[in-house]
Amino acid sequence: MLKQRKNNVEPPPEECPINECLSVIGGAWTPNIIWYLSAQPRRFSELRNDIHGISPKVLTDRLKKLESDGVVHREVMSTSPPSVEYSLTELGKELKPAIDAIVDVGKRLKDIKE
Amino acid sequence: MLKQRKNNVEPPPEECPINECLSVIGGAWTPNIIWYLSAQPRRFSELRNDIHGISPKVLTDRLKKLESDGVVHREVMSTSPPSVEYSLTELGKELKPAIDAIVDVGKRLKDIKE
DNA sequence: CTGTATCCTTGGCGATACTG
DNA sequence: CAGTATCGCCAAGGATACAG
Repeated sequence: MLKQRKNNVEPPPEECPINECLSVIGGAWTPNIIWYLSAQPRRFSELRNDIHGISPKVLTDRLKKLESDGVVHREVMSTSPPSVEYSLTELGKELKPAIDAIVDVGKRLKDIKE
Repeated sequence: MLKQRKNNVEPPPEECPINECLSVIGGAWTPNIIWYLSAQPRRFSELRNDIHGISPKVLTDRLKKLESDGVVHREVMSTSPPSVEYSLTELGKELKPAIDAIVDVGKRLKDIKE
């Protein structure tokens, strides 16, 4: 998403800072990842099972992006077999209200469509 | 956004209904359009000026999509020169809390980045 | 003023196979 | 278990010109 402002297009001067947030939570699958992590820390394969249909490539892509955005923390557990635990950072937890609000209207939109 | 479930991929069985909402507000520019319309009804060219950098094609695309989603109302004013007024429907106004929540964290993310 | 019509580019995502 | 490596598709957007 957000291909706008690609070239030398001047950014809008005074707009709502909504895109900063959507660039974080906007990708396909991304909301689901945050959703599951908000409940509890989870390992890679747990997320893979939780989020039915996501490919490992996309999952790592999203997790790396979220980590670089500072909303997800990645911790390697030195066990055998190795496992990696993902969790939301404090910053990531601040996304919760927005996610909840979106879920809220999402439910209503879904009800209306059916 | 949301290219997932393109082919014969089975949709996730039990997920948060967030995508129903993001498919409405998720496109580039879309949040801004809703943002400006939530303040007051606006005409095509007003939106074009408000949202600096959007092309007329994309603006009409988004408005048509939003209209078909039932969140935006389009009314042709029989004046000379002709003008068209866009406004949020009741359903569209229900998106406001979600937008506000997103704006809220958007501000914080922006502050942190700077 | 309010859009349409074209053409083109891009990057997000899917699928699959492979690795430490 | 937790990823990486490739390859390729294709719809969302950008640029620009034109139309009612």
